[in-house]
Amino acid sequence: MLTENFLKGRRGSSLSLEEHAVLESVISEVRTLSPRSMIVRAGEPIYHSTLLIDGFMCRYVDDREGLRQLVAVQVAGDFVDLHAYPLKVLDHDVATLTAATVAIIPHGKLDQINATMPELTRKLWFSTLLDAAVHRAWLFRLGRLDAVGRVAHFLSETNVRLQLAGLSDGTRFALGFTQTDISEICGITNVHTNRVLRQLREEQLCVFRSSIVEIQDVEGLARRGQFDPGYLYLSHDPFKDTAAHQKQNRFA
Amino acid sequence: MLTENFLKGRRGSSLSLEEHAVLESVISEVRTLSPRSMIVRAGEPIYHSTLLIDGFMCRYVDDREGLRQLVAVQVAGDFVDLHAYPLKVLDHDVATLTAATVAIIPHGKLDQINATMPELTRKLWFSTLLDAAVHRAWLFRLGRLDAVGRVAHFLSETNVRLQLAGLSDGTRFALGFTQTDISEICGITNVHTNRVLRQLREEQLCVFRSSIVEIQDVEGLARRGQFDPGYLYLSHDPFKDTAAHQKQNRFA
DNA sequence: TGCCAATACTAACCTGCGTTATGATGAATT
DNA sequence: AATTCATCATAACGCAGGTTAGTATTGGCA
Repeated sequence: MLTENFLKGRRGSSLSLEEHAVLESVISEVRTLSPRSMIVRAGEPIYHSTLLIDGFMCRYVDDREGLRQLVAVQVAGDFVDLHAYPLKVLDHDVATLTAATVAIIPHGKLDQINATMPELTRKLWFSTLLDAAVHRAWLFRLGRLDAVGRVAHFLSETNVRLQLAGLSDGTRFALGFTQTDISEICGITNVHTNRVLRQLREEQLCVFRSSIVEIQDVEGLARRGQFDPGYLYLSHDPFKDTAAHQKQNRFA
Repeated sequence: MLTENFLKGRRGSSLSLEEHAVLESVISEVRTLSPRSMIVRAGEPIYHSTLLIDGFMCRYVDDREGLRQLVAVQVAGDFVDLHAYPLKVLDHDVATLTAATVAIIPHGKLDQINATMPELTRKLWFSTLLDAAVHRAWLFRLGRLDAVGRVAHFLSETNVRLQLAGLSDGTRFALGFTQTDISEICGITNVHTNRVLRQLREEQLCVFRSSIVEIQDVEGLARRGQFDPGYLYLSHDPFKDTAAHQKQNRFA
């Protein structure tokens, strides 16, 4: 089933069998994409959205000199650009990182769902807000963490998200990224990413080598990156309450 | 009219008179909030959302030591926590920065809109995706810009957003923030924010003093912060095509 | 009018990360 | 087997911004 991973394991919003069937029925086409190919360009109107079945995709903004900031990484089960349905035009580019398989859903079909299935519409809406919640976690990462923390946070997040899609066993997963990709996610240079990865290796937290991530100390890595999976809205918290959150409060 | 600024000036999604009337009709209460007060706490279920009528609010995530990263600033006309309607629980805190006036809309009423008014629902959805687009611009800001650029970008964005609400004349607006607020937005220390503001002053780009922002060189400030308002989905681009965007493309 | 707390401002010092450069490794192509 | 190109790795050096430690303003309130 092509839509099987969509919203899987997300608190209170997984799809009913009927909703899955409806989504399957509005898929107009399944495509295979080659690695490093651009799919959507910022500013161009689009009339369909893309459900990622397999592989990795990303969304990004380039600066004036062409230096890139990734604003999202999408994994199997993600509705990559569903937000293009209400927005009509995107504010960023979308591309594949690895080879990928995607299902195409025309916006006209989403109009039908919107007009006739309020509950499914609310779940689609929910899924775009999940992406926004991830954006916020990334803002925290870039704003408050040092380079080691940023990479630790990203790898911890990706581990959990891949677990949902059955692509990580909880400590080990394939991630076909270059060190430069990690740099563009974490807002650091590729030279420094290399230093950071060495440090994570030396601290026995995590090894990332030849496209395999192996986390030796899941909890230690999460601690180093101040990773708290609350923003992923999981049905089952993988950390339970290990990372007891003490927070000061400046406001009354 | 309480909802008059909601989605005002946003490309293709401003509300019809009838839709405005419906939104007005579902407001259960108007409240006045004191400055620096917390409104929603992360993780607690909420049953209504908040439309900001006047003042400034923010959304933020604190780190382990209580250091804060703002993930959004909301101005008059913003539906501060509409995303809580599909999400049910938030992944971050919400608070006022200044004194504020807000309109409360119960989620039960939004259920009715969702069930019976697909077009208005799509616009509400759109407005939450606008927030996500702003998140992405903030990611770009934190990931790719230096401190001066970050502050320049933030002030340029805020200028445009306040113009939409009629609270900036295009160069001058009231912003009741402390330098520490700016720091927590831009991911820098308050000491450095002070240095940055001095530099912006010395470079004749912008003066921020006693809660008034005066932009002396709107285009220069935008350039310094690589600010391109595309992500705000405006009906009328305030910069037209002054900032001609040359971008390299790494991908085919 | 004077007091107090919050905010603004500045300087001196230090460090994490950027920059530049150069080489090693490995995978694809001939 | 040789060539090429992308990726990984490491070292040397510099600087933007953090840290610490103060002083100066400001504004609210008694």
